[in-house]
Amino acid sequence: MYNVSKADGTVGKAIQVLDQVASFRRPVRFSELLANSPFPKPTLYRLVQTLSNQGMLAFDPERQTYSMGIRLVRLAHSAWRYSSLVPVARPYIEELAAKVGEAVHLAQLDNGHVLFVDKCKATDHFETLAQAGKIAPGYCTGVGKAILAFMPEVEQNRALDQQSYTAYTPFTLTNRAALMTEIAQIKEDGFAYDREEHEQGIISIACPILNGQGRVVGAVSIATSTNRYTIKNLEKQRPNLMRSANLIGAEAELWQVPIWN
Amino acid sequence: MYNVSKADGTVGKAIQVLDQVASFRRPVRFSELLANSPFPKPTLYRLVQTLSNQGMLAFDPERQTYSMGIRLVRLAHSAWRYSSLVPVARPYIEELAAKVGEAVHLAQLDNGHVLFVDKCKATDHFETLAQAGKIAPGYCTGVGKAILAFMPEVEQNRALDQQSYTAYTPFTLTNRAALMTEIAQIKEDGFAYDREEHEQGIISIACPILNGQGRVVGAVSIATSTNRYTIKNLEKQRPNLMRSANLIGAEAELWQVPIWN
DNA sequence: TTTAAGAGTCTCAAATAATGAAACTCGGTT
DNA sequence: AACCGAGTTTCATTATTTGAGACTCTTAAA
Repeated sequence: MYNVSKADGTVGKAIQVLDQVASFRRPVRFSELLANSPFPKPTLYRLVQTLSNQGMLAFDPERQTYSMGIRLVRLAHSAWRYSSLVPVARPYIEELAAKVGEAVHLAQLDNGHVLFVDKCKATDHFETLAQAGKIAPGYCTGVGKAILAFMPEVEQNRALDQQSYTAYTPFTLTNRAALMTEIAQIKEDGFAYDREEHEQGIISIACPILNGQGRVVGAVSIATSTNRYTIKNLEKQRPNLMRSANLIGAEAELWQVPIWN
Repeated sequence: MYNVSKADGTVGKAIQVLDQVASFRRPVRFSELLANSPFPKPTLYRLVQTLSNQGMLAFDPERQTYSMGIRLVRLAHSAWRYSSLVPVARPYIEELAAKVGEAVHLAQLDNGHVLFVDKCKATDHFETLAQAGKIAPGYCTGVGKAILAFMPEVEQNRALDQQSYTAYTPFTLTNRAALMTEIAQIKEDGFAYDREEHEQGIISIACPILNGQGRVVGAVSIATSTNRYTIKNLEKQRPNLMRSANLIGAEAELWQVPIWN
């Protein structure tokens, strides 16, 4: 898990600017960035220029706006292709998706947030790509809670502090204490459930992926809608889900997948 | 198009290191990086540390290796989702893929390289995700040549200089002069063909995507194999392909898609 | 037409951070 | 026990970053 508070020199500041531009989710003007920036005008200006030169940002001279740059896509492809769980897990989650006929998610944790790195849905194939790289909160998703529950204590504490505990639905756990009780339960049980905590009508069952040393490296889940399943029915998928998680964990070991918390 | 030769300060150097790590396509040791690095040992060491702190690289303390970091995936998701042609082009390339029953690619140019930003294949859905972010050379792919042909002259010149002109197959155009002749033809015709120039047995027809000002913002192609199609047969798809490219170009205009060359 | 305001860009001396030769640590050899 | 090589740290030197402020240019108002 990386340290966002301490901005390591110029490089840290530059990355902070990238994050800021990303947060807008649209092309953004220099003055908009400046308005919410801790940096003085010329400093921000130079950062933004450097990043544009480097292709990490894209500047549209016509509209005078900055967007995220194409070079990031190229770099991230490398990360996704060679350093995530995806290459190892892909065959197993495809198999699982085909077997249960519901959406299967693969996630890893990034700085307290669940990062979806892959998704297979038996139907509706094309949604897939739009999901990789998406983030969701850790405290109210199945995969998030599964990972949190099995993290080493120190890191778990840090991650629990970073959650926002926003009530997305009436079922969301909205404070650290409630989440900790749930996490104790998950650790005992080996499975985590999302009982419409992030989105109304969406439930899931998730299982952590542990490597040979018992370190959690990610989680897999089966997600579905309350129209088709109840939590009770999802429980029947426990053996399938666990089997896939174990296979992925075993293979991750051999493949030297880096630990990405 | 960004400038890779001039390394803008520390930030430029840091990005250079990211590129270097990416080029290994596997976890890499510090000493391996050092061996091919223009930077002295302590400088490289600090860069790599900063990048790891920031989550742009992932350090595995057990094996003492660095891989690309998860934070890149998150940042790139933003680029891909909000700043590329993908959100605008997606419905059109899906429609086109369904209509012709062959793989449809969407590409943009990044520093002289073709960057595939999306791919739809009527069959074989799951390959999709693995392709986004992938790069290919500009001089020997349909989409690459289509984009190159319609670039403004100054940028075109720079891009033509950056090509490697490696002979991937016996059909590859292996020098600038040959490519320039072909490009003149493409500019006149409005379509580019890949006649097994990048991979034996794979051919494609590509069409540039132009925005309202006639600026090229990307290209779409239909790719297939010589087992199923000949170039002659592919030509019949020209109206379909052109229609999709025009629709994407028109909509890109409205959506303020940043120009990403 | 003139003035004002705002966004973006540039300057330069002061402050700070990056640099890299060299030295150090620490496993794992010979 | 001495050596070696990978990784890490030190510290005086050097080079870059910094940011208040000034400048430019476009657009808006008087």
